[in-house]
Amino acid sequence: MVVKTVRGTSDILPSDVSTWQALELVSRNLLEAYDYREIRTPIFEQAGLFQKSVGECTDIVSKEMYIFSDKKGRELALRPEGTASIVRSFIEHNMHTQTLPVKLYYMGPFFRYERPQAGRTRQFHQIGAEAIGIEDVTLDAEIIDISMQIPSKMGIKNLKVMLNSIGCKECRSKYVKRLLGHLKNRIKKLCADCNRRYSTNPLRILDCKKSECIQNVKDGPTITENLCAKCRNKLETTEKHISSLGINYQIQPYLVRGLDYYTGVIFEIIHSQLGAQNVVAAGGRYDNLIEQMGGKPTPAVGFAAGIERMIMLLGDRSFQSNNSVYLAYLDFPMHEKVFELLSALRKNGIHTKTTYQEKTLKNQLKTAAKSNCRFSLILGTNELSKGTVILRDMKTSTQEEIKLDNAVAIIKKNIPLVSPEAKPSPFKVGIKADHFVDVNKMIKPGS
RNA sequence: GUGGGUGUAGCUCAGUUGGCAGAGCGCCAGAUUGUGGUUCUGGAAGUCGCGGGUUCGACUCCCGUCACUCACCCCA
Repeated sequence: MVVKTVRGTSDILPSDVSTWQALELVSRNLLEAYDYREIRTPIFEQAGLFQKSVGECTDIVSKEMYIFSDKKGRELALRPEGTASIVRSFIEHNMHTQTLPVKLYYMGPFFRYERPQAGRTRQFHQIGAEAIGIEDVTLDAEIIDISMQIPSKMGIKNLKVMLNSIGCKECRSKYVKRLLGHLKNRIKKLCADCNRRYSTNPLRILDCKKSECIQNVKDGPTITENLCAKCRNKLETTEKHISSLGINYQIQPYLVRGLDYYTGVIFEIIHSQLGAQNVVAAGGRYDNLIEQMGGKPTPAVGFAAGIERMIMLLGDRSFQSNNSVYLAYLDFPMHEKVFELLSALRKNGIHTKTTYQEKTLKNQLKTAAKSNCRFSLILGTNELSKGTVILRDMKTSTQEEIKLDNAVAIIKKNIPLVSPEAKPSPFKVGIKADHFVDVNKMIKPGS
C-alpha cells in the first residue's frame, strides 16, 4: 500500500495555494492596518497549558487533543487553539510592561482529533487576533469589525453576526443558578446530552439543537436579560459601535461559547452555505484568563477565523494572477542566448515559463495559453541571427518583433512585477501590498 | 464516540438478472516542416479502495476493514 495523508488532513496543492496566499495577504494587511503584529508560537506546548486555559471539562481538551510524551516523558500536546499559547507568551515575556493594549495576530495550523466533516478536519487552520491589557468595548467592536472584514474583503457575502454576552463572573453565576432552578423540574424532558450538561456545563443547554430542549429553554430566563448593569452597558455600547460601522448583527440570547475562558461579550459570524459547521469566525472577551494562568489581572478580547471554512465559501473563485511570460524557442538544445534571456527575465522579477524538453512551437504556445501567460516571447534561428525576438500578446493575438536587448525592459513595463522586493515583506512595517495584488482585479483563468 | 450515504481512468461519473472494463473532460501525438484557446483523427492511461468469503466465473452477492462524505456530538 502506498502511503497516504492521515485521516482528517490534506495536501493544499499549488492550484489551491493561490487562494490561501490571497487570504493570508488580505488578512495580514488588514490586521497590520488595525495595528496588530504577528506572533508565531510553537505548534506544540505542554499539555497542561490547554487543560488550564481551555478547560479540563471541554471536549477539546478531554477528548480531542493530540497528547503525546516526548523522550523525557514530558506531556505535550499539539495546539488545539491559539489563545492559550498567546496568553502564555504574554505572561512569559512580561508583555504587560509594554504599551497597552498589546495587539497580536497569528495564522497557522491547529489540531483536534474529531470526526472529519464538511468544514472540519483534524489539522485545520485559523487566523486570529488578540487585544490584551485594556478593558474597553471599543476593542470588542474592533475585533468584531476585523473578523467581518477578513471574509468580506475576500468577497464573501451574506455573513451574519450573532452577538451576546455571557456576563462577568458575578452575573453569570447568579444566572446559572436561576437557569438550573428553571430546568430542575424539566430535566427529564431534556435530551441525554443536556442531562450531562446540566451538571458539567449548564450554559451549553442553551444552544442545544434538539427541539425538546429548545422548548424547555425557551420559556426560561436568558443570560441577556440577567446581566448586571455593567455587563449590560458593555453589550449595548458594543452594539452601538458596530452599528455605527454598518455591521448587521443580531442579538442571540442562546449563544454561548464552548471554551471555559470566555467572559462578557461574545460573538459568532455565521454563513448559511457552510452546512452544520456554519461558524466562519468567533470570539469574545476573556478578562479572567491571564490572571488564571498566573499573570497579573489583565482583560483581553480576541477572535479566530477558520481558514478552510472561508476557502469553502470562496468556492471555485481563482486568485491566480496572469502576469507571466512564456519564452518559446525552436532550436534544441537551448541556445546560450536563449538561456541568457531567460535568466535576465527572471532576475528582473518577471515570472517566466519555458520548456526544458524539445517541443514544437505550436505546443509551446498552447502551454503558454493554458497557463494563462500574458505574453509569449518567440526566439528562433531567424531572430537570433538578427538579434531580435518576437513579443506576442496572448490576449490580443498580436505580435511584433523587438530588439533582444530591449525585451526585458519592454516586458517589465507591461507586467506587474512579482519580484521579492515588490511583495509586502512581513519584516518591514507599513508596506502597502495593494499595488501588488488587488484581489478584486485578480483574474479568473479563462475569463 | 454514534448513525446514514459513497468508493470504477488524472477529474466527473455510467456499468442491466453475476459472463471480455466504458463515456465525457483532461493528457499525449497528428491533420502545412515557425504561431495558442475551435474542429477532426488517433493514442496512452484502471490491482473496479483494500482483505477475505460464496461461485465454473465477482466491479456486481456476503463479511470485515480503510477512506471520503453528510448528520449527531464538538467547534473556527
